[in-house]
Amino acid sequence: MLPLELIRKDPERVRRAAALKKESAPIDEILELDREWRSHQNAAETIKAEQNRLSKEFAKTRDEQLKERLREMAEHAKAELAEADAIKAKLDDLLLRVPNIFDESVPLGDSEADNVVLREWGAKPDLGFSPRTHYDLGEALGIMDFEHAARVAGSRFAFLLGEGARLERALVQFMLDVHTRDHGYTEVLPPFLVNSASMVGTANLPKFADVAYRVEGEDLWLVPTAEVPLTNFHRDEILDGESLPLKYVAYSPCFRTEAGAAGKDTRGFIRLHQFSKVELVKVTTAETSMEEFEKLTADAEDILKRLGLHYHTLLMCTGDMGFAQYKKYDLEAWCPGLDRFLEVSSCSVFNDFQAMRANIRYRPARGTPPRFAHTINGSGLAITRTIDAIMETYQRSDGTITVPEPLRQYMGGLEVIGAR
RNA sequence: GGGGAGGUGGCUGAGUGGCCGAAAGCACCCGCCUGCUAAGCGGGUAGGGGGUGUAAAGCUCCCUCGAGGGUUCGAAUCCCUCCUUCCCCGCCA
Repeated sequence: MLPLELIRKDPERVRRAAALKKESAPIDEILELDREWRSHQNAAETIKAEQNRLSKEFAKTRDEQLKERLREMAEHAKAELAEADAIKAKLDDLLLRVPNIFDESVPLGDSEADNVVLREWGAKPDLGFSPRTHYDLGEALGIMDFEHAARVAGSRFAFLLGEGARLERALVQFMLDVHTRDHGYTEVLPPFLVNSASMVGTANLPKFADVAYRVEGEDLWLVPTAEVPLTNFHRDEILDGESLPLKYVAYSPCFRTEAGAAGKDTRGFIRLHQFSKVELVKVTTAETSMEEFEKLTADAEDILKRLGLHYHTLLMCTGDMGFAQYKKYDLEAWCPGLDRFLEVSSCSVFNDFQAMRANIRYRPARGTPPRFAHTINGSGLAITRTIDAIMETYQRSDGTITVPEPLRQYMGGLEVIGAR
């Protein structure tokens, strides 16, 4: 969330940022509640101060009249405080619904049409034949199965079978190995269910409750991304400034209702209620966050390069970047069969927006007051869609698929999927 | 699931109704002392919020001893609920 001070001092800036992000922000209501809250808070504190003072006097005098007066004061203070607390609760809830501001370098725009292509790597492969889609290939090879998944779970689920399942496992291993060995991240296996406080910390709540799955009767949510457990790992902590940046990488399944995406990407292994992802998270300082953000994006891009997948990097515009992000890049991999780019990674820097919600702070040096950390995250990469890009890019005219070289060691030396 | 014991500052740990936001030790910081180091001596070191202040500093008040409620003039301390950690038993991958 944003500091109340910022909203008090520069409400226009916050209003403008929200408008450009196409989000609503109840600024006027917040300012009004802030005034009311401080007024009641002040009243309560004034009474309390007097009460504390007189209470000490009572301890000496044991004056019955004074005792009666103190009883009244206590009641009065309690009433004022209750009022203040009720207002503050409303205020806090509204604050959680105010979107983040954004970086100067973010282009202004309404939709994905206004995103900027920052760079492009590789080229569309010339296969020499008409490319097929991953689902076409996958079903023909018997490594991807949507029919049985629909029976077992419903639409937007899939089974991977045989070499398909093994390809997914290989990708997870490969990505985790590269990020830990070559990029310096610490591997984590997080809980796949998290509580509400964690969901609030990363800004998945309260605004996006409808896209996450909740366990009935419990304060638990299925993780929509490993970002939630990773970032919240340090919730309510004051970190040692020397230890920053902290770098974590985790594999997890991700669960999303895809509410609002009805009819979109219904075909194929693209937009599922459950998909696999390797996620990168950094916790760092205000001074280094933008630089660490660029590095994290490069770490994600490195995976695509090693796999030899043609991709481009988009700088997301204000209207397409999201509620919590301060700046965001999307990595999109080319899928020849689908004849389009697919988003395989989204890398974001949040400034202190998440850290304020999750109360993650650090002490820059001994004896200095704590400051809110900056958080960064990005997919490195979404496994599911990476499989699509690999299948479509490395398909051969007979419908088999060449295994990219770096993955072969994770697949027992297998060179071609579907070879007989 | 049943029974028992705990959750206090960066850490260890004392504190069972006011003198306690909190002893002591450790760690750390500043200073003194000292060929150097160590030891020793003196001082300092929790977080959040409100008010004041152009701001920093400072001053001042309020809150916080796992969380929330209650009793009381007054709660770290008494009562209730919840969370959580550890131990024993049962069950179980």
